[in-house]
Amino acid sequence: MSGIKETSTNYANKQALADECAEVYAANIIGGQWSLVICSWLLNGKLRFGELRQLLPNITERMLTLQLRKLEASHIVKRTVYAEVPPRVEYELTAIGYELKPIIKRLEEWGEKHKLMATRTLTDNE
Amino acid sequence: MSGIKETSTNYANKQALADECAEVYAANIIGGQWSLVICSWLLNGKLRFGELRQLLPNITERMLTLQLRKLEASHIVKRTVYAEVPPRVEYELTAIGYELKPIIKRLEEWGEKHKLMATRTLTDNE
DNA sequence: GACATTACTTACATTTTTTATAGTACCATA
DNA sequence: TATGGTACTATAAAAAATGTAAGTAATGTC
Repeated sequence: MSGIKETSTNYANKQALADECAEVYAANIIGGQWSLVICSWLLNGKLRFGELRQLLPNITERMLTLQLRKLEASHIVKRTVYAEVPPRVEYELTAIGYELKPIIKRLEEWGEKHKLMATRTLTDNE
Repeated sequence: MSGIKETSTNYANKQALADECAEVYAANIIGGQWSLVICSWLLNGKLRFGELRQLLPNITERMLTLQLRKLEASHIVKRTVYAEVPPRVEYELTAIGYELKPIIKRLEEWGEKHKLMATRTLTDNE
């Protein structure tokens, strides 16, 4: 869609890895600073652009747009535009997007556990 | 350890997100072009630096070092140096690192499924 | 006609990540 | 003295991701 250089080593490496490893392929799709949070919120149901922006206080409109477009291009998110003025656009997870739920949940559990461990380690050392 | 600017908006955003969302915290730890593949290989057992390099033909030594150091700093990987010449260094997953296994597996399954879907979609459209 | 609202877009700047290339230390062996 | 192997480090540059700031379109209401 824009800005990625198909002649770079980086591009070639990413392609090769994604071809070989489905987990890397998956990680590329949901990788990006805000993708996971966006998906997390959308697990609860449809949201409008402005609602997402409010839920993610520090995101810029540009970033939100970019991430949503990427998720849309990956068929994780479905975008519905209502022909109204002012415009209304709703975002919701697709079926395959919704199937990220257990992964996100497990990541969350693992993160919590790791965080606890890290805290404990720090405390031990001081 | 180096190269990250603690005054940037990006840094602040990452921190804030990781604080709130354990899944983002987790994603930050295993995010990075090669981290997941490295972990995948290490799920099968210890590997030496040179062995990893051979398994990841396109990685540069610098990148391999960086990713391993990052994983080590996050307590995902344990590094053991043997006082020999030429040097021998072994890498293996820690307990918490090993607990990534089900996540990686699920990511892999989801990736496979998504890949199939993407293929089918493309074929349908042509 | 000016203004408000929503979901963007555009141009540009900065930061972060990844790649490229050339070293280094160590010592055993030739 | 030179060579080889291993696991790195240093420095620079390219590429990718993210952030900043301003503007746009459409139209109903004041």
